[in-house]
Amino acid sequence: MGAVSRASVTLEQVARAAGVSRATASRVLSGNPAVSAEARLAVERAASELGYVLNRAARSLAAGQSAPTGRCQSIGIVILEPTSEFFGDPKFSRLLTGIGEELSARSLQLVLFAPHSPADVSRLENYLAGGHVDAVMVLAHRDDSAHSRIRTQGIPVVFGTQPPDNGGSSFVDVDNRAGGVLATEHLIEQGRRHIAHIAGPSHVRETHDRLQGFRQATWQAGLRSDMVEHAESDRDGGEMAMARLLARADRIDAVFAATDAMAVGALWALQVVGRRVPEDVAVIGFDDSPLAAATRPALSSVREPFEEMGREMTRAVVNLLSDRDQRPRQVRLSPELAPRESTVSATA
Amino acid sequence: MGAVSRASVTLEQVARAAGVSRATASRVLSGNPAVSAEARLAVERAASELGYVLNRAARSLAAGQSAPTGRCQSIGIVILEPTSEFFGDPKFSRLLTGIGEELSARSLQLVLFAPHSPADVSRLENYLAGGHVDAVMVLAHRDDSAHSRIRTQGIPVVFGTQPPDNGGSSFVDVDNRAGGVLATEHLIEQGRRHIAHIAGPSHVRETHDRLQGFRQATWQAGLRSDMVEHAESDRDGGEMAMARLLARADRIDAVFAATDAMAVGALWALQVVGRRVPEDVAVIGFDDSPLAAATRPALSSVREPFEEMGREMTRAVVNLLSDRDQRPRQVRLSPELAPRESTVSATA
DNA sequence: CTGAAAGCGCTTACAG
DNA sequence: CTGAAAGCGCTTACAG
Repeated sequence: MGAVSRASVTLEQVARAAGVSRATASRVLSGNPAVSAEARLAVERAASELGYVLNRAARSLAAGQSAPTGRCQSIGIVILEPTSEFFGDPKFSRLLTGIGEELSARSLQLVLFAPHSPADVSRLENYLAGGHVDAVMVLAHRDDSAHSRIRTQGIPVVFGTQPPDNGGSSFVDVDNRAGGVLATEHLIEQGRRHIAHIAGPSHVRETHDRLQGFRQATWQAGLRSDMVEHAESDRDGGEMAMARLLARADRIDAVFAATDAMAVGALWALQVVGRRVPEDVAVIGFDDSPLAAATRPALSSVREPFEEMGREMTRAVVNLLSDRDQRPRQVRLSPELAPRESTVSATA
Repeated sequence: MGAVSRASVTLEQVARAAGVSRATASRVLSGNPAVSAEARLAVERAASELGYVLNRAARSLAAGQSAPTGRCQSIGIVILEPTSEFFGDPKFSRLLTGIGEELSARSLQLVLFAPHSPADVSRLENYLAGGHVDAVMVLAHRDDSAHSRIRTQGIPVVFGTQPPDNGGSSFVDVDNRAGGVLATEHLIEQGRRHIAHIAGPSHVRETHDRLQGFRQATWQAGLRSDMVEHAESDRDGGEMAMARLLARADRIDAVFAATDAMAVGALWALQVVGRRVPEDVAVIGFDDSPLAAATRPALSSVREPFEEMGREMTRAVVNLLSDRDQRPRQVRLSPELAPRESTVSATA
C-alpha cells in the first residue's frame, strides 16, 4: 500500500506507538515468547503500520555476532572461468548440485559470483570485504593464474582445484593420476597388452596427470609405456593422434584417450581403417561426458565425482568456519570407472 | 603469520596500542587524510600487529548508512527456473552477458541466486532482507507461480518475464506476438500464400502469443489463419503436427513453427514425404537456437534480443534505485528475423 | 592535526 | 511479563 517512506522507522518509534518499552518491542520482533499476547499484537500492528524494517547492522552489533567473520549464514562461490563455457558444462551443474545439497542441509545461503574482467574481480573483492558472505569457494582452471588473482580479504577460502602454490590453502580436487591408472588397468584387465595413450597438451595439468597414471599402470604391468601421442583435447586432435599411433605401431589393441572428445576422434580414425571396437581395439575416454553414452559403440570412460567434490568443498568450508586455527584441508577425490561397450567385448 | 585470534580486536585497543585516540585511529582506517604521518604509521602498525579487522556492522550503524535499502552497490539476480536447465540454456548466458555489461559500466556488483527448494527460497528471502543487495532481477518461467513465490522484502524488483499479476511491477519481456507477426510476414513476403502454424501447448504463454501473431498477420494479409496444429514443443511434436497439417491440406507452401525444435521436426516430416525445403515448403522456427544454424537446409528463425533484455532489465533496476516513487517500467522488446536457407529459395 | 563525547538502532542481563 | 539502562564498535561534528 502506498509508497514506503524512505526515512527509516526505528524500534523506538514502534514501541512508542504501541505503548510499550523498546525492550518489549524488541522481544516481539525477535520472537521471544515471553511477551503478553496483548503487547505482541500492539507491537506487530504498530510495526506494520509504520512500515518498520529492522536495522540489521544494529541488531548484529548489539547481539555481538558482529565480526566480519561473523555469521551471515552464507557462502559465496566464485567462478573464475569464462562464464559462458562454464555454465554450459555439466561439470558445473554437478558441482553445484553437490554444493547445494550440503549447503541446504546446513541452512546456508548460496551466493554465486561470476566476475569477467579484472575490474569485476576487484569489485568482488570489495564486496567480499563487506562481509556479505562468511566464506568462499573458488572454481578456476588450474592452469592459469586465476587463483592468485583474487584476494579474499581474510575470509576462509576453499579451492576447487589445487592452487599452484600448494601452500597453506585448502582445496578439493580430482585425482587425475588415479583416474589414469584406473582407465589403464581396466584395459589391462580386459586382456589388452598393447596399450596406447592419447594425451592432452602437456601444459594442462589434468591431462598431464592422466598421462602419469597411464605410465604408472603400464610400467607396473610390464607393458610398454611409451605409446603416447599428444594432441589438442578435441575430436580432431584425437583423430589425428590415433592415426599417428596406428602408423607407429600396428599391433595396438587398446587406447586410453585423455578426454572423451579425443576418444570420439579415435573411434573415427579406427573406423576409417576398419578396426572394430572393441573386438580389435578397446577404447576408453575420460570425463564421462554426455558424449560417451551417445557414441556407437558406447564409450567407456572415467567419471569424476563432481557431486561429491561439491559436497566435500562445502564441508571443508564449514570446517574452516567452525574451528579457525585448523590446518588446511587438502582432498583429492578418486574418479570411478564407467565401463561401456567400447572396452568390453560381448564375446569375453 | 600464525593463527589470527578469534576474539575480535576493537578499534579501541588499536588506538591504545598506537597511543592515539579512537577518533584518530578511525580516521586512519577510513582513509581520512587529515592525520599526521606519524599517527598513521603507529595506527597501521598496531592494527596489523593486533590483527585488527573492522566491524562492518558497527561502521555502518555509526555512519548511518544502515537501512536495509542502503547502498551496497550490488544487484542480485534470482533464477527461479530449474537450475540445470537454465544454466545450459544459451538464453541464460546471453541474458547474463547483457546484464554483466550494463552492471560493469555502472560499477555494480552482480550476485547470483539459484534457489532449488521452497526452503531455499525462504532462506534467500531472509538473506535479501539482510540488505546484502540493493535490488533484484527475477528470472522465471512466466507460466508458473514462481513470481509470487518470492517476497523481496521491499527491495526493488524487476522481472525478466511479465508476472501474472500485471499490477505495479516492473518487467522486461520479449514481445512474442510481434515475433509471430514477423515470422509470418516474412513468409508472406516470400510469396507464400498457404501458410500453416505449428503451435505450442496453449497454456504456455510464449507460444500462445506467437500463435496470436500468426493469426494477426495471416488475417491482415487476407490469408487463411486457421491452419494451426498444437503440439508439444519438441521435435517429435513438430514432426507429428506437420504430418497432421499435410493430411489436412496438401497445398501448404509454408510453415511457421513456434520453436526451432518443432521446426526441425517439421523438416523431418517434410523430407519423409518428399517435399523440398524451401522450394516446395518454406519453414521458419523461433528462438534462433544453435540448432537452427546446424540443420540442412539451415533454418530461418526469429531471434529474441536477450542481451538487450539483460541491459534493459539492468537499466530498469538502476532507475528504480535512483528515484524511488517512480512508476513501474514495463518494456516489451521486439525480436528480429534471422533468415536462412529454409525460407529463402536461391531461385527467387 | 587531535581528542572527548554523543550517538547510530538494537539486544539483553537485571531487577521487579 | 515488563522496563530502565548498559553496551555492542564505530563515526563524526565540535572545540581546540
